[in-house]
Amino acid sequence: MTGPRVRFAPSPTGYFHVGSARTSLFNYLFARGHGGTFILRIEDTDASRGRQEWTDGIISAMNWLGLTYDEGPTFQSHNAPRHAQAAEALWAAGHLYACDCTSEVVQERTKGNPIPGYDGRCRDRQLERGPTTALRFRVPDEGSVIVRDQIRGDIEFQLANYEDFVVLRSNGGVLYPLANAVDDRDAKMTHIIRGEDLLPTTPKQILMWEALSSSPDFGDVPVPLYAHLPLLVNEQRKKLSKRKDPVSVESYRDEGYLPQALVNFFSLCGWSPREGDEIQPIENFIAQFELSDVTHSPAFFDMAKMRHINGEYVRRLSVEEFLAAAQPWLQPELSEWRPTDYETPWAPEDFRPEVLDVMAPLVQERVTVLSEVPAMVGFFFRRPEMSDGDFTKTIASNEGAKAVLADVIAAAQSGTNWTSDALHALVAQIGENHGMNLRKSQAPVRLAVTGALVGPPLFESLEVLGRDEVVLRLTAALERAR
RNA sequence: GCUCCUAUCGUCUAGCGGCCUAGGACACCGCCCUCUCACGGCGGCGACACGGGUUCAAAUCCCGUUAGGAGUGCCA
Repeated sequence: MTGPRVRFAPSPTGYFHVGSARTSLFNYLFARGHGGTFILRIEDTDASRGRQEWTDGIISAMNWLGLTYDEGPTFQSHNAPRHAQAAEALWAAGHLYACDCTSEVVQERTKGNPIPGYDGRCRDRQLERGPTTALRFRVPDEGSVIVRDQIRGDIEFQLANYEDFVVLRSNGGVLYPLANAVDDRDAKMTHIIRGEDLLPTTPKQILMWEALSSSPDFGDVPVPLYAHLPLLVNEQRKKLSKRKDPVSVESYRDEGYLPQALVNFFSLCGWSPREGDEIQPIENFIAQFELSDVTHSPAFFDMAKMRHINGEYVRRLSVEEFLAAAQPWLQPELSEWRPTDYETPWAPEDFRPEVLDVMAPLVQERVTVLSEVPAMVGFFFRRPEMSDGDFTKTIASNEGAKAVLADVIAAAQSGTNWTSDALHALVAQIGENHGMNLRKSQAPVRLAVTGALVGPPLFESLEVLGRDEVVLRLTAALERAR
């Protein structure tokens, strides 16, 4: 394979963040559209933070979204010996020096300094390496590093603004800038596509990348091209926050978002197709995706738009696909996964799948996320509870409404045709008899039978629910009104 | 503070010197369709942050200002 090599390198610090999903997706789009290789690498060097379940979560969320990778997952922690070797090579070449300043001490000492960060105290102290010394990278005092960013163009950073950063902890643990550079080099990455928040640390990685090039154990690997994606921000224009914003992909799955819809929406976070509609199959996006078309400015994570796109995808499903997608909310006990903390609003044994034969298409065009399905069909499997407010306003205080109910009950009991068309005509006629148009006359029937003033089409619902049950519910409502 | 990034309708964006009295989408508002709610259709509202240049011509190029944001850990 001679195409580009890219990777998605999340650190397992929690659930799968939508920002990570977007980064992962853009790597995927780029690789798939350019005959490249997409690699998943788990950056778990900070052992105190990583957890197996978080890693599993990332992998299963990527599978769910359909972001398939070609190599991996590899684990950064498994490369510890290689990282140590890199540190040795850098040490041997004089790029590193030992430092016994703890971060607290450095902070205290440099508090009023015009240039923040480490002040280079140990640079020339020739300290021995020991259990209390970290290894710092000797950043040149002059010169600059140019980051070749495929989205923003070349960006020049003056080295004078960079402190001598730590590369190896005093406890021997390797730090991100080194581990990252080593792994990317060894994996021959050609493009690094990641969030804009990493842009300021890029010069450090380039510095190490180049420093390693003179070591025979590492060899001369060309510095990759970069692409720093615009941040995803909330309505306050701040980077999406784990604490304040709903950012987990899993939570959107629980709400009933379709993976294809999410992928489509994420694609639009910082990029838009040159050709055609905003809503297109991912194959079209793969064919069109270019890093140079990625936007420079932060993208608002617009959940209203995300909902719209999901509704669009829901409606484009075939009825069979829709039912399959909605199964976790309809019959969670039969599904391979169920939304977390979800229970059907009806007793599972009361569920009747045949109701959906008629109702599914009618429900499908009325929901935007799948979690709205149960509320829309709940009255088929459970007697409705209507609010006092609705009941009083629509039935109890309305003589015409009560008359309509009584007449519908009478007609039902005298054997009127029980088809949606016949019921439609019946309620219209009864309403007319009492001086009400259908808009008015259907309301009490709807409320009495479904428990709500809005819902799927009424007459189909009556037909499916059946004559006896409808009479029962209408009678109950009428008696409650007396 | 310092470094870097960014700046077109409320939001996401198209625009890469003349096709722009700035196009599309979401949201919002109206009308139509209609048994409710949706869907769908039609229409409306609504933007080039500001100031200098360059040019015959700038939303588009350059500089500055302002405003946002990110980074500034022995986190990633």
